[in-house]
Amino acid sequence: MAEADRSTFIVADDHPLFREALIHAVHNCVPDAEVLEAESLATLYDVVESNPDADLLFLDLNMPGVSGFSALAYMRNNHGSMPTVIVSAVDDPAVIRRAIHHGASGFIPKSSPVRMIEAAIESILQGEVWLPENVELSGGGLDSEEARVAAAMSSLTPHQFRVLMMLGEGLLNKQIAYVLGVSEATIKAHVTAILRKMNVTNRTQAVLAVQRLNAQDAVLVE
Amino acid sequence: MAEADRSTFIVADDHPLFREALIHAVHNCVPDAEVLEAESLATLYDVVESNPDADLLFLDLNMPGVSGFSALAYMRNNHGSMPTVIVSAVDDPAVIRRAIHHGASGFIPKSSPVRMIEAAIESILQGEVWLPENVELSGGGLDSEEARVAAAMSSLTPHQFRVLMMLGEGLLNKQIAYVLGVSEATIKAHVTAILRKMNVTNRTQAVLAVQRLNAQDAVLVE
DNA sequence: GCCCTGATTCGACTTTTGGCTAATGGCAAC
DNA sequence: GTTGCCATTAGCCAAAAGTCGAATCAGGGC
Repeated sequence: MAEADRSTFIVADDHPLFREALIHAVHNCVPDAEVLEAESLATLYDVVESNPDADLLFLDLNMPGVSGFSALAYMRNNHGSMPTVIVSAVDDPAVIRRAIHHGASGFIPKSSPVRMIEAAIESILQGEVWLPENVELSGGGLDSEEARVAAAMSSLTPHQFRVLMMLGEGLLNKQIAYVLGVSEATIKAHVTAILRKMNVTNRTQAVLAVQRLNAQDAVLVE
Repeated sequence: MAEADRSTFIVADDHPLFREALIHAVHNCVPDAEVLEAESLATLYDVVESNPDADLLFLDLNMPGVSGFSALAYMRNNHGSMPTVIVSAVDDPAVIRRAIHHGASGFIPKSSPVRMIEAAIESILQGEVWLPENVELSGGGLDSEEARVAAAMSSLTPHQFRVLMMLGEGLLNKQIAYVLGVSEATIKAHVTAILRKMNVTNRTQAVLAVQRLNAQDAVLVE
């Protein structure tokens, strides 16, 4: 579907108005750009999978289905070549730093003025990493525990990742099986694989690990 | 154990240095005060239970065993007459507001200068609610969902609360039984009661509800 | 083509969970 | 004392969770 001669952008954000604003900014930078939208994690999967060659993904850090860095870890693993910019209402420097360490190509606070967003797009399209003013990537990398969890999540297959996200909503295997249209036995197999890769012994622990990864405060991370 | 003629204070914080500083401040305000310490949730249970008439509890919002407002909800329920001051490195006004709405008698940022901490202690001992400068309790109360979860947790018995906290560490019923020195059947009975009170259908959902209550960022709360 | 790897799928089996009943003892309020 | 509520436990049962082994399928390398 993705045409080779047109730039393709994907905007993943659950807020329609902000999506629109972002699309507008993109068109100002690249007039003939094709812009696809995703308002949830589920649609993001589809859009990304059917457009694996998109030039840039704008990803809200706080979408229904995943909060935080889980979706970023997913993109990093399954579509590592697609640059991903985090767009977020949060502007805590620690969060920004973690986003970059998790592989984001940039970070755009939702409070940014339009022309700054456009400048960010230009910059990132040239392969640079864009950060808000006054933010520096000082200090070392991620917390070792956080890096471990992120690495584990990156090793998950797409199906396993989707199952893990649904575990994080407190769904039963049976419910997940129904949503994904497969048998419960299949989901159990996925769960077992997830537990092994994440080095935990039950689903509750897996969910907790994801929650810690996604936390955007100093408390659970620390 | 608590003597009627001496003021008793409890300092619950996992950071020894800060505990010491706090104790020092207390002694400056009330020279003959008896000050008890707790460095974890487990010891806090014991200290509070054996000193139910303490005059004031200093509670770190981020202790090993519980992060966030769970411990506050516990105190509110089981020792409602004991004033509890939240002490925290976080100074987000939203967090402060939520702490007060969850029944705290005050909020002391860890960054406060000593004399301000002493002023806070004086003020709270007089029955007033103490807040950092520049913070107002504007607007309404808690998010309805958050209030619902807090109310549910407040309805838990002490044992049920401890079991819930251990569920939040991903432990099996068998493991919880071993730690608490009771049979697994007892834990199952507690878990069933917890699920009913919290209006969820399985332990993972119960854990998620606690996580949302404890979250100190805008993401999970929103 | 053929082989190999890994993802996905699934059924059979074991363990853990959770609901229900029932019985015991302690403790506090009425 | 009686009436609750809580904590404790057992036993039973159904459902859910988790493990194992195996079949199928797709893609890449030879």
